[in-house]
Amino acid sequence: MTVVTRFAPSPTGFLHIGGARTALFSYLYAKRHGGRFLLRIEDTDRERSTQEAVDAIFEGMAWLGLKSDVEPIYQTQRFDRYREVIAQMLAAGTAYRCYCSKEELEQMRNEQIARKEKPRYDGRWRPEPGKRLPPVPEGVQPVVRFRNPADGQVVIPDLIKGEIVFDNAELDDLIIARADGTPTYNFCVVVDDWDMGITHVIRGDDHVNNTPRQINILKALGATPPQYAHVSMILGADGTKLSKRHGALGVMEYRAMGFLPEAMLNYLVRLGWSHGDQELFTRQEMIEKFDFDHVSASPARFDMEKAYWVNHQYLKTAPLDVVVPEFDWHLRRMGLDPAQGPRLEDVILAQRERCRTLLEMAEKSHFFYADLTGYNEKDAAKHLTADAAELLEALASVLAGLPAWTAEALHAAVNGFAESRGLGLGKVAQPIRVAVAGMAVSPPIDQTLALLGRTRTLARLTAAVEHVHGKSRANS
RNA sequence: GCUCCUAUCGUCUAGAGGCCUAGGACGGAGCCCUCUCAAGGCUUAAACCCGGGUUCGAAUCCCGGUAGGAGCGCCA
Repeated sequence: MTVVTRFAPSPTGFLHIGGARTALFSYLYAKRHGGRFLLRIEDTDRERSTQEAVDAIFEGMAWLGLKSDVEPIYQTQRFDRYREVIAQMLAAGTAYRCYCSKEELEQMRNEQIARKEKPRYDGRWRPEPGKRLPPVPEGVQPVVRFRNPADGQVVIPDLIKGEIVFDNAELDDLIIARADGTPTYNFCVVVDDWDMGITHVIRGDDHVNNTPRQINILKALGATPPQYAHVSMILGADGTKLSKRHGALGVMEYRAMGFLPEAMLNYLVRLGWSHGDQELFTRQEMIEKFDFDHVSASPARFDMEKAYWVNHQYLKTAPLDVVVPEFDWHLRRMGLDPAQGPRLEDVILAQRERCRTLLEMAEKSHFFYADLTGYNEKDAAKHLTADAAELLEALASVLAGLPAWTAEALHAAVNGFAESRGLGLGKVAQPIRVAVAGMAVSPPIDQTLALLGRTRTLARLTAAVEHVHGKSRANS
C-alpha cells in the first residue's frame, strides 16, 4: 500500500512554525516510504478564510521546498460530494435531523456546566427503537447529526502517543451539517481523507479529541480508518503557547530574519524528533532517517539560539548557489544594489564564518555596496585618533602605489607598513577598518580591502583623515 | 467540572530493565589561538517531578499524586 499523507491547514493566517513542522513530518514520512504528500486547504469557514492566507501558505511551503505531489485540494470545491455523503448517511440511519434551536442548545450547555458535567448534546432528536421523537417545530431548519455508537470503545492507534482509548459514552452526536446545509469540519475531514486515500493522518495533537469521532464516522461509512500521528505543539521560549501576540511568527518572518530554508527545516525536524546524537541532516538524510518511533510525545520549546546555530552551520557550508539568491534578496530588501559592489559569492565567502544569519551578513556587508553614512561613534572615538589619521594618510599613499590590488598584496603591504612603524597589526588594522567599514568589525583587513576595491578604499581612507582633522579643528 | 495527552541538564534531546559514575547538541563559564568580529581547539558547571510498588536490579515497567497542556461550538 502506498503511503499518502496530507497537510491540511485552514487559510486563516500565515504558515506558522508549528504548521510548518507538521507539514515537514508529513512530507518526510511520505517521501521516506515512496508515497505521496498532498496539500488540502480547509476553507469551509468562508468567514475567516482569505485568499491572502492561502497565498501566504503556498508561499511558505514553496520557500521551504515542501511540494505537494498533486494540485492542492480546496474543501469549498467539494460541497456536492459532502451533500451526497450526508444524504447517504441519512438514508442509512447513521445520521439524523435535529431540530434543536441554538438557544435550546445553549441552555442545555449552561445547565450541564452548572451541574459540573461535560457539556454535550443529550440526544433528544436521536431516533431509537420504540422512542417517540418530539413534534417537529414549525419553520425550523434542522441540522444533521452523526449517530455515534452509544457504547463500546474507540481505539486510536497513534504512531507517536501509542494507543489512545476513548469510551463512546463520552462522545455525543456531533453536527455534520449546519441548518443551512453546509458541512462541518469533522465531517469534511473524514470524507476528504477517505476520498483522497490518506493512509497516515499527521496533525497537531490538538486534534486528538476529534479523532474518535472521525473514526466512528469512517466506520459508519464502511471505510478503514487511517493510521494517526499526533504531533505535539511547539511552545514559545518561555514555555507558553505561541499566539499572535506572543511570538507566533510565519515562516516568511524567519526568512526576513535571515534564515536559510534548509536550516529552518533542519531545526524544525530536530524539534521533537531525533536520530541518536545527530544534529545536522541534509534533506535526503531526513527523508532516509525520519520515523515516528523517535518523535517525542511531549511539547517542545522553540529555542532561537539553537535555531541560529543551525542556520550558521548551513551558512558556513551550503553551496554558494543556494546562498547567493537569498543574500541578494536581503541586500535588495535593505535598499542596496548588489551590482554596486563586489561579487556576492566573494562577500559570502568572506562573511559567512562570522554571521549567524543572512540579515546579519547583509548588515555587516552594507559598506561594500553603499557609501558610508557615518562612523560608529564608539569605534571612531577609539580608533580614529590623531595618531591614526597620520597612519592612515601614510598608508593611503603606500596603497595607492600598489601594483596589484589583491588580498595577498594588501596583506604584505599592510603587514609591512605596521612592521616598519614598529606597531602590532592591530594598531593599524583597526583604524583602517573603521575608516573603510565605519565600524570595528569586518572580515580580515586584507580581504576587506580587496573586496572593497582600490578606489573606494583610498577615498575612505582620505575621508577618515579629513574627519579626524575636521574634528580637531572643531575642538580647538 | 469531565475526557484525553505529557513529564531526563536553562533549552532540544539520547536512553526499549543491568552497557548510566545518565551521553550529545545549543546556550553558559574558563583557557588557548588571534588584526576586529567570528570560527576553531581544549576544559568545565548543569537533569532522570514526587511517592509507592514489580524485580536480584528501574531514568526505563505498573499504580497513585503533583504540575503543565489540549479538547468539550451550527470554528477549524
